[in-house]
Amino acid sequence: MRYSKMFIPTMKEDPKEAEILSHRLMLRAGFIRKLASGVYTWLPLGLKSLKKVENIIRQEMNRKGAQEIIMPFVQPKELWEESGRWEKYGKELLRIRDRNDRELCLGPTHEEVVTDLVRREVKSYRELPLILYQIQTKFRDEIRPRFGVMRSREFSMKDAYSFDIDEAGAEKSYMDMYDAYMRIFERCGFNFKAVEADTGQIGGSFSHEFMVLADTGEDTIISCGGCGYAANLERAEVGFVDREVPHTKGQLKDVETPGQRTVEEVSEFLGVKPDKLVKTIIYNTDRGTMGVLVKGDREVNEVKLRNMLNLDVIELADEETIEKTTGGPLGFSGPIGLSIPLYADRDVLFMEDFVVGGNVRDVHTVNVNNEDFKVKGYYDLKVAEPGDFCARCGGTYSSTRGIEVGHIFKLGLKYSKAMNCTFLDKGGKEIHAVMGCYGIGVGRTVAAAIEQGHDENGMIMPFGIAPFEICVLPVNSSHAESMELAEAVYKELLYKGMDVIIDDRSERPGVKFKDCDLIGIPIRVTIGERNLKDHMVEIKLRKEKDSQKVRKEEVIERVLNYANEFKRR
RNA sequence: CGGGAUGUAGCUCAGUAUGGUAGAGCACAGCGUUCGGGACGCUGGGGCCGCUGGUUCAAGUCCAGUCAUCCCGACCA
Repeated sequence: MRYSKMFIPTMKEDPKEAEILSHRLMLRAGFIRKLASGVYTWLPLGLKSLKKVENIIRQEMNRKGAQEIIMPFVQPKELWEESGRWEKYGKELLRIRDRNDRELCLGPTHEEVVTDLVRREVKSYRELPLILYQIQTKFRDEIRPRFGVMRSREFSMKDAYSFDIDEAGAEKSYMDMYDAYMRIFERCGFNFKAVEADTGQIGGSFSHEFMVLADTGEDTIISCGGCGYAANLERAEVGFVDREVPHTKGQLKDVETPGQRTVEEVSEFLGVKPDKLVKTIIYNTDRGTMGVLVKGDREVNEVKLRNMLNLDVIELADEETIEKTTGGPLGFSGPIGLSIPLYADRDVLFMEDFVVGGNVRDVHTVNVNNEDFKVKGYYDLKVAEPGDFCARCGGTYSSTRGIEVGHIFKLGLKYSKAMNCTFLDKGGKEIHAVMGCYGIGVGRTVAAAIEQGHDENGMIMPFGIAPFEICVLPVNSSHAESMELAEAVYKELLYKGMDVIIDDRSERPGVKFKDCDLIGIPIRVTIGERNLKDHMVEIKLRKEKDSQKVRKEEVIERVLNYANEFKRR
């Protein structure tokens, strides 16, 4: 490709709208342009990267026997009613009407459509297992789109769906996809981690998220240095050390705490550390009002609570409910004498002489012990933090930030039952297919690569997904000898199958260098008058600071060597 | 949906307190000088001052409404 012919609108200044680095750089380097909030055009350069990611995905999916299809972007309401998600999905699902007033939606995901397809076409166990995938545009009407293509409303996603005859088959499919994902993200050049994740509203029994490690990531990953266990923050189990349960020491006593509602206020007022307090959090759920006890300096993990009690709805109780159930106002709730079910985090079991709310305005109770109230049980109910004990090996947790680029779920029978997707087994019995679903955000993957690879001059794209692999850069395009050699090198590299661009513009050198760095092309071949006098040209790797001179006869070989080295990794 | 902010040239922004002919830098076009890390000079093109209504002799500026965008929060395959 010739730079002079390609549509690459780069920008010198940072666009105001862009908050994080990848977004800024993608705008500046002419990868994307915004059309509306959360809706982007991919320009030639960005599209090249996007396609490279897509192709890596295709190759690895195909390698596992998955087959590519394309399903409709517009989907009828009826299917979504069958699965029950027309009601449940909420405002993220963009609903539209056609001219006949039929209700439709823009597909945010394709479980319904693919399940419908398979139930129509697959009749026998002989046709399974089956994994179908597509790379296609999705629309989710996000509450708050941000970070460019990292969290947009319209976005490209690879989604795959597996259908198996039984649990064992489904697990095999899941593991196949897991392997494929590992290979995909390795080939993208990522520093990433597969972490255990909550299955969320999509349900199902287990799930992994593939997280690209980056400080700007929206997700928190908890991981154990000891055994390698890693999980999404909302999922991470917290271990504990079994200690002797202490016995009552101090004298239970109410104290005046006028106006002191928060943990900080109370602990300061009474002169005790927050970890000597126990918070009583009141929740409204689909199974009634309940209370959760947690140490003062920790937070309740609502996902754990929901999973443990198998709840659908959990929300913090309003003040009215709190006063009705505890007798006291918000900020003064405590477990003593409450009639609602109470669940406590395990931390509480090992505490003694702690402080709780008095269930009366401006009163807290001190020297409280576990004998003073009744709970349904002690469970792991808090949000994990660095420094906590690992639930698997007792090691110590640390936390990092990550960008979720892939997510795999074992769905089980959720959709096949709801939509009656069945086939006949060996014995002629009708049974439901066991399903899995597997997503990768393609655009987000490109953004994540930039988030992970950049410096003050611009992107440092991994070789496998950079828009070009090599840039041939003649310093002075009006110098005939330079141009001649540049053209020759360019054509030879093309012939060798490399993805190469020649910067044939009559721009000043500085402009060319800056653009080349901004775009993040991994290998640059600089051809200038000065070095040419000594029959030398320059090779510079984007990720390295210094360039090296090589004899012009050797340049092709040297470049190909670098390319091979990049590919091998 | 709650809180905060911003809409003026393609981009970054000034001008708005005190109403009086629309500005700068970058980008763009022409000419000249430059030419190994985003050059310089001269000339030029480019504006529904987000939109609608109001106040006024006069509105980018004041008032009301509305739309859009961004940030924080709640939410999230």
